[in-house]
Amino acid sequence: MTTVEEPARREGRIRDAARTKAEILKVATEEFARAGYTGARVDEIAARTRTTKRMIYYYFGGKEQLFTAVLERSYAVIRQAEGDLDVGHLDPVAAIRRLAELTFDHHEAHPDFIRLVSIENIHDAEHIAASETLSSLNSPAIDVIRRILEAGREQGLFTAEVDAVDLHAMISSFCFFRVSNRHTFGALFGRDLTADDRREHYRTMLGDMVIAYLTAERPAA
Amino acid sequence: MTTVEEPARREGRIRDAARTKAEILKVATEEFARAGYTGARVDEIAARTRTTKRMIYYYFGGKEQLFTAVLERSYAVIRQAEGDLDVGHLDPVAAIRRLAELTFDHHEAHPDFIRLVSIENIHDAEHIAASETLSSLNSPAIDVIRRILEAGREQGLFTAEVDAVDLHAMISSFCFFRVSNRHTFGALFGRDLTADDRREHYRTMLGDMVIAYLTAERPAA
DNA sequence: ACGCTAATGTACGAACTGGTTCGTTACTCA
DNA sequence: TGAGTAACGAACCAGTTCGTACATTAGCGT
Repeated sequence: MTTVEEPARREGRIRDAARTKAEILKVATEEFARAGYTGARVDEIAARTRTTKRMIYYYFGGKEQLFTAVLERSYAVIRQAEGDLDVGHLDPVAAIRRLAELTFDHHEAHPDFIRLVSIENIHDAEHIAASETLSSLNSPAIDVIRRILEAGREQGLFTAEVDAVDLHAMISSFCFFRVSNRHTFGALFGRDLTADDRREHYRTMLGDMVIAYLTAERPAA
Repeated sequence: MTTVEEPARREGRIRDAARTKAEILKVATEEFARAGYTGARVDEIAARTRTTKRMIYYYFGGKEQLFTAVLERSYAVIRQAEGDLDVGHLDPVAAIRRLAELTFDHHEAHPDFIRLVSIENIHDAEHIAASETLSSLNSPAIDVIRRILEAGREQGLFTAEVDAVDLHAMISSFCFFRVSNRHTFGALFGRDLTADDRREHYRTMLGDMVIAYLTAERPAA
């Protein structure tokens, strides 16, 4: 049966550490996101790779370290996107809106990342805490927000007393929840927060919300 | 050894279905919240109860149904709180703020509930979908919000074009994220979103955000 | 008093799961 | 060119885990 195809198996390089490692990471990301940390099966990850379980332990050491590696790679992607963002030429209001939209779009485009973060929170972020890569360097988004906030206050546009980290939390909460809780929210309230024809609505809603908060008229303290 | 204590074991009723059932539910809630659905161990739940694993299967049928029962009970609690809320005597702005604070406080007070919902989302809300209790009747909060929104618009206070379900999503997202993602957020940005001395700050921030959004001046459409 | 059933406890097992052991092969570089 | 090493595969193992078969008893109704 399969003996006939054996020669065909030799397509591409048979030995390619980088490729094998990358493929394990990709499949592991899907499997962890699908079933949770405990629910994910090392055997299942191996089976969906063109290599074996042995290689997972060879390259990563174990399930725990594999999950950490998956997290590190996922966070690297969003940091890359945030780092690429250039809002220097925009006025503060437009800049905040642009940043909010970038966050919105990234959450929209990476539901697996959202699930991984949810899973990591269930486990009290112990993998992130143990990872030097993740716990040390912080998000570029914070610096961007900080600069925009300063400019907005100098120009008298922003009145809210809020710092960059808290504003980031506000923006993230909306984007994250919309994706992370879409299943329970949909089941309970009959509304799909991630429906295609509502995406623009929520994107606008987020921007309106943040700008309204930052620019609201406030009684003198 | 233990033979001496055997008579003492007879304190309280030995046969009490309601009590046994309730105790299983309570311990199961903790265990599922702690370790996730797959990570939770039926043996562990049984061990922390004053009964045995046999009873879990006797009363609930299995791990899956037990988890569903845990979810149903948890949602019943928040619906109770929402149903008890009376904002009829408040003006729309104060009423929204009051509702937001109730949501905020409930999330703050029930971190286990948040974890269970996160876990249920990892599993695509399949338990909620299968539960008639949960998928049928909807939250009282939506009705409350709807009435407040109507009043606020009639009085010309609210300008935002938003319906009750989306506003509920906005409020929930902030409250939920603050608790659900506190571990990853804390590890990555060095800020504890649930620190005691910041609670009032975030409570106010939520109210300000929602009111600012609802009352913002908007260019004529 | 007593029988009947709901309620409970014990022990066990089949299937699974993370991790390892042992052996093989492709590639490289002296 | 051939020896050394990185990369790889198959089979295996020990510890778990959900679920159940079987035995037992408390307590209610009559």
